[in-house]
Amino acid sequence: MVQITLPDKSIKEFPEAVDGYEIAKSISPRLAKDVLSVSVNGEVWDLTRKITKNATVKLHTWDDREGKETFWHSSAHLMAEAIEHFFPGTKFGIGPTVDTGFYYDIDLPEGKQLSEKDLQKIEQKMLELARQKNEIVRSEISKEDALNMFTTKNDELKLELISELEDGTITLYNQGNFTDLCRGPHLPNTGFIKAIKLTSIAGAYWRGDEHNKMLTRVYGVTFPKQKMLEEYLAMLEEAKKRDHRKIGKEMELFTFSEEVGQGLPLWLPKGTQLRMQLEDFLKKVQKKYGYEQVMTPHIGDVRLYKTSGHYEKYGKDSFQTIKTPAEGEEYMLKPMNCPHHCEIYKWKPKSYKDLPIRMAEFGTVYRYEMSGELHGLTRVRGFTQDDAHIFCRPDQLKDEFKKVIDIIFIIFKAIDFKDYTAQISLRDPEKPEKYIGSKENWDKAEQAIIEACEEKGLKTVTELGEAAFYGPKLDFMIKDALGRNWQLGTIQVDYNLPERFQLEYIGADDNRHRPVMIHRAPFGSMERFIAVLIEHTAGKFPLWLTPEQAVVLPISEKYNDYAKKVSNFLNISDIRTVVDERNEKIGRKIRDNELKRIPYLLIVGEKETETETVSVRRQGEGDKGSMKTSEFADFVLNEVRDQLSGLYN
RNA sequence: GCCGAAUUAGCUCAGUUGGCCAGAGCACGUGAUUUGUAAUCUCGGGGUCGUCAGUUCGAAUCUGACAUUCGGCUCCA
Repeated sequence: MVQITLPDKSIKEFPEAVDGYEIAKSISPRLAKDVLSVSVNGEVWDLTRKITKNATVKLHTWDDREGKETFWHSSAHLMAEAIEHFFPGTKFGIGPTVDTGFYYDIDLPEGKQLSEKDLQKIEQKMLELARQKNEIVRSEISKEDALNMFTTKNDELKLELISELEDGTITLYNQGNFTDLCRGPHLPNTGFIKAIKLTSIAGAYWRGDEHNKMLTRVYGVTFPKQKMLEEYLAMLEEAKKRDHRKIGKEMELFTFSEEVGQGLPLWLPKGTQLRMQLEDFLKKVQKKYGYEQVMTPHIGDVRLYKTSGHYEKYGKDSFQTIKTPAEGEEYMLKPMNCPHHCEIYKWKPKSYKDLPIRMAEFGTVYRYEMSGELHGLTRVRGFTQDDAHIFCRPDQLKDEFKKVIDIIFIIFKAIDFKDYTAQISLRDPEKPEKYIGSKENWDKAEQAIIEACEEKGLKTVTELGEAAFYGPKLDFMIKDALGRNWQLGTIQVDYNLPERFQLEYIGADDNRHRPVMIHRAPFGSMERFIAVLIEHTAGKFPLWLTPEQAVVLPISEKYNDYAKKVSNFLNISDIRTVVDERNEKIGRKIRDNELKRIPYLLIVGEKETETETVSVRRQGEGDKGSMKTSEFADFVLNEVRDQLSGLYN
């Protein structure tokens, strides 16, 4: 008799050992069809592995992570089998799953190379093997047998893996003519895999270590239904269309120049307009929350970074110091703004009554990123943080933290980011030596963050061991229109820098005390944020942000004067407007300006000139009829005010 | 930085096994037209084919080095 406890706490009894599939079948035929793997007392098992003792069981389908992982793991094996078919003698490293799909690191036989063209061939073979519905069979073998087996295959990669395993825990999986060392679990047979796409080939070091051999990594993704693959490919296509590098070029927002250097973005006028709009907005919000703007230079004496500790930790891997010619003083391009801000804090003695001090700066910083790492605006060597440092008393920490969360919400609302998650990063309790500062301070800081999040009603996930060495933090991840996650804003508590810079304030008790610092950047960096904004909106920015809000389109050159009059009036009313004076037909002007993603197109001809009106077209919505120019201005200003309501109440 | 791929006009891309002055569309300039809700017509200018070497009678095309970009690896205060 075996008792199986299901997630809803109900208990099913079976007369003898039972496997996951049989349990699913006993619940519903539908589930039996969909089930992919099963967790037995928290460990994921093959569906066909017999459960001999009482256990708590959860069945996994495509809809949960474990189900997908099982599916993709078996897909990796299927790919390996197909590759071995075309390239006998290939050595196989590891073949794990990733967020979307899987990869396998392989070492092809001497002189062989895999190209993109081979992928289709391999996909075909995989489909052929999948259709054979080959059973995937698990077997346990001794370490010695495993070593012998892979010695025969001459696969030193697997031998290295086996040598690190404990005897008695080694399992093999076999399907068709292919056997692989694997912990599992796997699908019952290859027939579950219906749709296959091998996505790319890349080089990867064996076990991620650059001293090791470079292997060939083949990425792929598979699905239980052809339709799912089609949807996935359509999503990739859409992502390509929304790529911020492409849209940035089309909309003339930013560019790069080899002469200036890689990873150093140049902001074009329209991109600058967009960025200033964001900066002005945040400055207003910050002003409301009691921040003060400061400005600091782009370089700082190397001693500053020795004091902060950054030189010791990152000096070797950053841009090297700049020396003055006559005196030989050493300066660093600033990799962050906080040391400068600490010096501003110190310029005058502080009383407990002065705190909190909230010091904000759009500070441009320079970090050396390896050339292969650079990517559009999301990974650059020079970027501007919407940085601020809050110096406060320990008893003010929680309140200050909550206020920062408020600011981040105001921004998310203005930008229309609805889907976010917040991650609280705490210490790894096992490794106290990794962190600086007293246990009491850490306890208090972590508590403050957790409580602040609770009181603000944030949905959070908590990760142990993800804290910075100097303090715990809260990071905001947003999900964009295509469901991709991006890390944006961050709030970090810091006990380290106040210590290193010996920051103090005089307390009510007339003694010296140490303030706590909060680092925070709601956008993260302007560059990265704008990249995400572009991909989220596909370049159709909220009205308040977009560089050009309206374009006036005269029907013919005869009405250019009236068009300019309209445009001047709107510009004076704070609506960014230009005139399309080209000698083109109206259909052409509409088309071109729609494609430029201009929110409002204002058509003016004889009728409008006579009645002081404009004929309004909203981007993507077509003709909206005509109205007085002044009415249109009010209408637009209201729309902007609605979008920014968070700022005004 | 490492592995792989790419680089042709401002942009998007053609360019067959090395062989006449290297092509197209868009953009730009010009002339005509004076237009009513997603592409009017005419003519024209523009490229040392990423850079530098090499092979060859001859190189956008073959080889090498370098630069940049892309996809990964690694790293990320």
